[in-house]
Amino acid sequence: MQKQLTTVTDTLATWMQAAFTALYGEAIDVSGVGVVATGNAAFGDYQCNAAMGLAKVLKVAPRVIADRLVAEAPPHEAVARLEVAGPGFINIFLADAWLVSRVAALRGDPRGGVPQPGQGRTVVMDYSSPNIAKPMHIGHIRSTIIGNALDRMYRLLGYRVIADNHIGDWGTQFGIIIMGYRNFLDRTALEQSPIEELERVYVKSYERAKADEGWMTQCRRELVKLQAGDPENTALWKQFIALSLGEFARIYKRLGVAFDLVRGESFYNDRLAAMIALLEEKGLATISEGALCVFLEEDGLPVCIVRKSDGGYNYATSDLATVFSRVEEFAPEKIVYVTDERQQLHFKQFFTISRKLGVETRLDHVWFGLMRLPDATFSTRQGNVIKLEHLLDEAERRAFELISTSSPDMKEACRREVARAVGIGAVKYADLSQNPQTTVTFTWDKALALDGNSGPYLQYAYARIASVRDKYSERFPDGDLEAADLLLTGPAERDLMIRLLRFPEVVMRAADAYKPSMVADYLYELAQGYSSFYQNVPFLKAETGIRESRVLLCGVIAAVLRRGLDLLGIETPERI
RNA sequence: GCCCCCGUAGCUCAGUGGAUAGAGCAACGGAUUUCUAAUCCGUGGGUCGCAGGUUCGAUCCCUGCCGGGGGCGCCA
Repeated sequence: MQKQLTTVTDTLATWMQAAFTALYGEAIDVSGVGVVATGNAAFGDYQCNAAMGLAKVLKVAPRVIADRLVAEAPPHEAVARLEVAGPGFINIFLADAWLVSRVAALRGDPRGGVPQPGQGRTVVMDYSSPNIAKPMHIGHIRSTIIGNALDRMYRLLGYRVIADNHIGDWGTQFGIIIMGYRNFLDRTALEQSPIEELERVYVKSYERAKADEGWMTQCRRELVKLQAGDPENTALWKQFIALSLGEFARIYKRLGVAFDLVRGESFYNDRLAAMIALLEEKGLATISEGALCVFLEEDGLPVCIVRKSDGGYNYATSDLATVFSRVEEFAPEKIVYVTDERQQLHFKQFFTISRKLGVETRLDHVWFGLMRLPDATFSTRQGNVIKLEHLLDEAERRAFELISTSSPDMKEACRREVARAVGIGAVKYADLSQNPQTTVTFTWDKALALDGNSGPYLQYAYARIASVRDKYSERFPDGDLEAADLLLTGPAERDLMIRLLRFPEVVMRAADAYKPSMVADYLYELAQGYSSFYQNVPFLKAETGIRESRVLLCGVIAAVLRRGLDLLGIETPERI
């Protein structure tokens, strides 16, 4: 069992390391010896490039090292043969029988062979984190979708994940909103679309505050009252939160996103004073221009304000308090924050201060590029926001249109359900298939692509596999897949088997690099391999034995596709 | 001024130390009496921003420059 939970690269790398050690002993450091998948089948399935690197240490030509290794390496059940090519590449050709046995072991494994190195380890993931009284627009989707994919990946790897939605429920904007609410509110609009109305009164109040000093002063006064626990303002604030959370919940449900914790920044309010005391006690904080500051020059960072000259606390203070709270409560191995690129400096500062305060927990900032529109920077002020719900509606509408033309016989309720999964899948995949760190230029056609390298392409591939399975039982009711053997009868199958065995290491590497796009890439290649296989190789019309084998292989591919798409939060309808 | 990202095919993007740099879209040509054509097969398309450097080997690492985006004391 344990053997099946080792990745192919681990298996081969361990073997190569042993072979190098047997030849050269202590003269070399073998820890860097690894193998990678080849880019070209002519060069084998995996390759080891260590001979070139060792040539310098050993003062021997790389070709000679490689030749010697190939001649003297002990046999391994996974390896059919080795070849030396070019300057000293060692090309590894996997043994068919071993491949087949490894893939056969995946039959019925809903985990796709992924091991659980995270057992007994805890990770806190802080993502999505929208602000109260503001609608979620397409700019919010990245943190939510990327964070949720990472969340799912770590869970599959066996980690205990605490997904925490760190809501922006505390800050200077509340004074402005309270004034807007008291003066400009339209009750009917609030009932129909609460967040839109709250945003409207916020914008109106904000504009007034910019032009009217007296108004601004009143806003600040309302904020101070709220912070002092004034019952009226507190009741309003609680109402804003309830309304916002209700709306967020609707969107999270559509997106299939669930949190373990939904704690606003306000949850940590009673720890802020203690945070400041600790900073002062450690001699890290100094007063400058009335504000309490932490100077980080020796760390090459600009100053960080932890308490404003008016006595209010900043984001950094709140985040510090949050770290202490999380460490106490969950004792995580690491805390991961998923936010946009603009917050890089903030996280560098607050991570540095955390370390100075003795926090040993690993803190990682996963940042992603901003979402922008083709013609303009994304901006609430310019009013060119696209509401997240609008995007999801449009995605489902387009998917429904497509399904209705391609599958007119399907019942409408079915088409709606499939359109929902496909539309949301398209939106998620469009984001997740891209390197998180690149700036996204939003276009409807790209975000909602239903063909080519898209979520629906993968879902379509899955649905066709499901169909093969059903057609098989229909046409061959006496067939016994359970008892059938998996065979390797052609290059397309071999290619698919090798790809299938790569899934566990792709998941591990993607989780480690915080890049769901690596999983997306992998799944797309797997689906492409399958689509080509499907189109060019007969399954149900193949002779008995081969037929069962191919249907079995389809089953394994389906399981990995399903598992992988689930990691991206994308559903897999059985019919499309 | 300083710091962080990005620059790859007409467009949108993968690839981040290995062999001949890949997809999708767009263009063009094929495939459906057949397991779902949202598919498949093929063709054309590149000084990997520019210039140096490190290396057996650089799109990938280092330095400089050009172009774009973001950030830099009381927002979060």
